[in-house]
This record gives sequence, C-alpha cells and structure tokens, in this order.
Amino acid sequence: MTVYSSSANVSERQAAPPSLAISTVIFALRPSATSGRPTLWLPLVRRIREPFKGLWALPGGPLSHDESLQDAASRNLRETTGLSPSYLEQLYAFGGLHRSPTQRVVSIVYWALVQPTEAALADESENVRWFRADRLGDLAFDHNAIVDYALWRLRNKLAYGSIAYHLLGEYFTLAQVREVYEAVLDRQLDPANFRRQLKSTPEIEETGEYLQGGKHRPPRLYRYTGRPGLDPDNRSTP
Amino acid sequence: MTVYSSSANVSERQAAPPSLAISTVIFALRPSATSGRPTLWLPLVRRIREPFKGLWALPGGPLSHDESLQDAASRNLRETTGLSPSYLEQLYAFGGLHRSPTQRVVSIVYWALVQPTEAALADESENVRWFRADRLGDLAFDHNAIVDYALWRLRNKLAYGSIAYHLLGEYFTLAQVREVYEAVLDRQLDPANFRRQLKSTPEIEETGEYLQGGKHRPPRLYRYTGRPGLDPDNRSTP
DNA sequence: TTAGTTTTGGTCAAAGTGACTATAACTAAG
DNA sequence: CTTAGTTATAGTCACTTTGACCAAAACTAA
Repeated sequence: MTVYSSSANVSERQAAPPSLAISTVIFALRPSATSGRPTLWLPLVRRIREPFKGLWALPGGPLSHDESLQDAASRNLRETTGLSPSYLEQLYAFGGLHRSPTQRVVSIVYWALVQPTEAALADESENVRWFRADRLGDLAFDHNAIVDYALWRLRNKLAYGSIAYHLLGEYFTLAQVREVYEAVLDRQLDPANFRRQLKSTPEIEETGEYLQGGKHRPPRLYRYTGRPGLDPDNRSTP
Repeated sequence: MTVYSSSANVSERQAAPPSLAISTVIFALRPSATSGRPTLWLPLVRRIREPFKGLWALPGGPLSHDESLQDAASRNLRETTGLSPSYLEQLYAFGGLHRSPTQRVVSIVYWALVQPTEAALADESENVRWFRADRLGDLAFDHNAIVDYALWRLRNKLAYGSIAYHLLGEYFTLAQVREVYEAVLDRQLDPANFRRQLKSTPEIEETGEYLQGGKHRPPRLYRYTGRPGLDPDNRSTP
C-alpha cells in the first residue's frame, strides 16, 4: 500500500485519493477491579509512529485487496488480540476531513463482542492492553468519539434484544444476563421483572443443568438459540 | 481520479487500492399512477458506460478530497436530481469483492428523504427517471440489494418515530402521516388508534389552521418540532 | 439448626394497544 | 333545503405489558 509521509506537501496530498482503513471496537465483559461485578472492557493498541505516537488507539489497519470489509475487520481483530469474535457488525464509516493530521483517511469501523472464555486468553503486551470502556483516557485521532458511538449502538441493540448473549458463554444463568444489562446500561434492574421478560422470549431455552459451586441457591442454566444478523452482510444467512 | 479500464489485467487490478465511491438512495412520496394514494419513489440514473451500460443505477460518484462523506452525498444528490434533502443519513458501506466486474469498489451509501414540494421540481431527463420503490427492474451492480436494505432501514426508523415528517411538508394532517406509514409499511392502519398515538407524542404540534378544499370535513393541520439525528455526524447538533 | 442470600414464582395497579362504536363537520347530489 | 356519503375526531372495552413489590424455595456457612 502506498504510504504518504507526513512531509507530503499540499498538492501531493490533494492529488492522493483518501486512503481506506478498517478499525474495530471490541467489547468483552471482565470483572471490575473494585466491585468484582462484570463491566465492559476493550483492547487498545499503542501507536508506535506518528501521528499520535505513544497514544492508545483502536486496532485497525489497511484494507487488503482480496478480502471483504468484514473479513478485514475480523483479521485485524485476530492479529492484534488473538480473538475471534462471536458477533461482528459494521458500525459506521468515518470520513471527516481532518481525522488524521497527515492525510485524508476514511475508516470503516466494525464493532465486535467476544465471549469471556475467549477474552481471558486474549493477548496482552506492552503495546496491547485492555481498558474499561468507561475509563478511557485521550485516544488517538477521533477514536474517543468512535467508542462513544459504539457504546451508544451497543445500548440500543441491547434494548432491541438478541445481543447480550454474545458477551456470555454458551450456557448462562438469567442473573448473568441481567448483569450484562446492568453493566451496559449502567443501572440496576429488578431481578424478578427481568426474569419474567426473558422467560417470555422464545429464543432462550431452559436446560436441565444448574450452576453449582455458588454460595446460594443454584440457578438454572439457559442457552440462547437465535440468529444475530440484520446487516446486509448477514441478512440472507438462514 | 484514476480510472481503471475494463481491460486492466490481473496484476494491475491487484496493485490498485480499492476505489471509494459515494451513492445515495433518495426516497420521496408521489401519488401512485393507479390508486392515487402516496407511494415511495426514488430517482435512478442510466449508466452511459460499461459496466452495466444502459441499466439503471443509484446516483453516485467518487469522493472528492475536500468534502466530507455527507457533503459528497448531498452534492451528488443535488447534481443528479437538483434536490436538497430534508433528511440524510449514512446507510452502510458496501465492500464486497465482486460488486463491480472491472475493479474493486467500496461504496459508502447514504439514504435521503425529500419533501414532496421539492420532489415535484426534481429534474427528470432521458438519463434520470423516478421509479416506484416496489417496482424496480434489475439494477446495475448490487443496487437492488442496497435499495432493499434502505427500505428495511426506512421501515425500522419509522417504527422508531420521528422520520415520517421528513417526507411531508412543514404542515400536514394526521391522515397524511398515516398515509406515509401505510405506504412504507404496506398495510392499513386504524385511523382512530393511529391518531391517538400521534396525539400523545409531544413533538407534534397542533396549529390553528385547517386544510381547506377537500371533499369532506376539513382536517386540522399539524407541525413537527423535533430534531432528527442520532448519527455520529449529527449527534452533537443541539 | 439457623441466619443469610439468591432464585424463583407470584400479585396488583398503571399504562399501553387493538378492535370497535359513535358523533361531528363538511361536500355533493337530489 | 335536505339528505346521503365521507372523513375527522372522540370514546369504550377487553387484553397485554410494565414497574413495584411480596413471599416462598433452595442452597451455604456458621
């Protein structure tokens, strides 16, 4: 891919077509350091070159010629964190004129949910670290705004239904689902009422198993049976 | 902008970065030719070169270096139809590998609503024509799928609220709003119940005026007061 | 055995929804 | 001038959904 150095002059910059990049906002549930309750976290990578060298940024990279947008997103997700997502959807195409100080970049951003079993194995290093979604510092480019928008979309999708389960494992208790809602919406929910709603949705299947090992009455385990997609890239999957 | 001819060989094509284009799906209400009731229409342009020469396609064009994505969308909307939209939102970025037979194209597609007063003035010519949204033939590229997705989004937004008014003029009767819903959702709605719902939404303001000249009891005129946006590009507008 | 905590199943009133009836207000035909 | 036809508008009624709350069941830890 052609690289436009930061010393490119104005006419060179105007002649260049906007470059196209793919980024991903990856959400996973992790226990809060303080309360121990599950909260939203996401991995960021440290920039090792200008612009914004040293700042944290969303994982991303250029679009290669032989892969679809979705494939590019899941590839750079795998490359930076070692994860494969249980849910992946296009978020938005950001194309403002001054997103990057050195060149015009159009970023097609995806957002992903990963299950906690996977998230626990995620690579972490000097230049890849997980942060609480509500405690990010100043990120590179317009990435703070992108994360805010992703959070807004996540909350919306949650209300819609059929998304919380992608942050959980295959089997889960109804209380765990409630904790996901509480973490994302950032408010307490009535356990009894919440349970009533979930029990009335046909995609949530009761299993015969119970979660053992807790301190109190063992809760029943459930399973999610239902398809995610309403994206153009997913819509026709039966 | 660089043009890749259809005779480009494989290595040339692989070397070229995906080209970036903006397209728009423009909806307006027009009376049906048969029933006279309002239905959804959209303007298409005839392709004057290969690929798909002679077929109808969504209005669109390349992204120029000095305009935002949204500006590019409203510009090519104005250039092809002479219209300026009352509502404009990003739909999706389509980037499949084989959308165009000659080169890799990533299209960022916007969708727009225009008011009928404007839609009536829209340019029409040999190569620009309006079609009923539910009676399109085979379009160029993947444009049929794009229109289908835009229709799906329109129906969804409608249920959400606060979008139907952008297809109407400044003043409207409650029956006109109902006709918009009936046209988009393609089913009849109970006038009394529909009215009850609209009257309970605070963004719809009763005026002292009545629509005169009809055959029957003159209906009261209403006005919409409320902001559209929840897009990243619109969210911060107060 | 008992205290503590979570799961689970309920009730009750308020609010919302869909189907339907009835009256008001206007035009056009007679 | 009267009346039939049509739309606008208001209201009723049964049913469903929602939020707040109560209570029993089931387990652990002391």
